[in-house]
Amino acid sequence: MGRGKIEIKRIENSSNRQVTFAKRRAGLVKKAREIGVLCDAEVGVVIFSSAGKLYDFWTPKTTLPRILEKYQTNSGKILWDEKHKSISAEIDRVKKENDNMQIELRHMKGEDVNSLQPKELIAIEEALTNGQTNLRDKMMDHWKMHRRNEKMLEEEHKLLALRMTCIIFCQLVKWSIITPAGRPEQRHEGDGARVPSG
Amino acid sequence: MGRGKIEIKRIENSSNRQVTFAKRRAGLVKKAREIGVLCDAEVGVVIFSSAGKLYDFWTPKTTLPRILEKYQTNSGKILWDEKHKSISAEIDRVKKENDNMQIELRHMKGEDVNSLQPKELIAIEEALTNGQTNLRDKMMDHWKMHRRNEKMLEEEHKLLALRMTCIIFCQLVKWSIITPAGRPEQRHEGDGARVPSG
DNA sequence: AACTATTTATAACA
DNA sequence: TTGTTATAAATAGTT
Repeated sequence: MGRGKIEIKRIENSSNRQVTFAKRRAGLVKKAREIGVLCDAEVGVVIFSSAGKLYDFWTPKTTLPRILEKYQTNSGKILWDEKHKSISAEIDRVKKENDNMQIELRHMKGEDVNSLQPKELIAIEEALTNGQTNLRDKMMDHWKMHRRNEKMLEEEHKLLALRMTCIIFCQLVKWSIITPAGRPEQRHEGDGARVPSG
Repeated sequence: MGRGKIEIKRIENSSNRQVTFAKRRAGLVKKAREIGVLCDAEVGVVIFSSAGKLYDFWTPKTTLPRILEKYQTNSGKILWDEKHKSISAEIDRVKKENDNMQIELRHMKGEDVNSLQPKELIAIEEALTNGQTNLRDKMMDHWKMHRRNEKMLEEEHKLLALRMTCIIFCQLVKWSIITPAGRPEQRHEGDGARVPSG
């Protein structure tokens, strides 16, 4: 379609080639736009000149990511794989870290420990004890700093001591290391010991 | 270019639209191939029919990933953004979860608790106590199941009781609730109390 | 950048 | 559908 017929092969004359490129590029984009409108299609055209310059056209509302998304699901080609892999690896890593911490947390709450070995149980118990010791120290510091009222501090101490005593007492009874006064050592499973009232 | 001029707007007649789509699609691809050959350009055309079917054309040696790579570097548009966003969001979510657990774990180890409010401190302390109680119960169950030797069990109990007694004693001394025998109550900051030897 | 002779694409028709 | 053809549109070579 022009003054003469041309063979479809590389145009050797550089300036001719550039002119033809510009004309045909415009034509191609126009056709792409038209088929998009006429036939209600989504169209994308990407053109790189031999100099490496980019020209593109997308039917309205068509973002490249959207077309690629469709392209992927339609063509089955796995475009994203490369990028995806590294990102997925990071997710997996973080998730694994997550799981481990979750397990550790559950262990520290005394859950899911049935399958653990005695050594592991002891380690956890020690961690808890350390935590408690540290925490109680810090709590003390905290209170010391923020409450100057010595009397109140004294009372808190006593309350804590009382609470602790109760906890210890219960524990010792539970473990049958001591028995509540007047009660013979006769425990059954699930038979929770109680601090004697009064 | 046909028997009559047409307006560029959606062809309402469905079968006409389909025919036009097929013809123009072929034309578009032909033109794309031609500009590719004539002008030594890299060209890609992606077309989705209104029914969602994919048709595409790429100049030889042009893989889609290659064009995308070029597209990305040339246009500066962040192609991966869409995909990226959702994945990044998941990473963020998991990382945040991670951080929270890490904080909780550190708290349960008595670390980084200086900035916490008394209420929070108490909550953590309770969690620790619960964990310890649960854990010790489970440990007891464990041992009961796996060690039939009552004597050994007894010894373990005694060891545990001894250990606990030490812990408690230290704690009580630290908190100045009791004082080691023969030592007046006179503590300074950081002056760790010790269980009297022997 | 315009022009225009010609080729090419395609709308309507068969 | 698929093929044909009159006509519109694109464009090669020219100015």
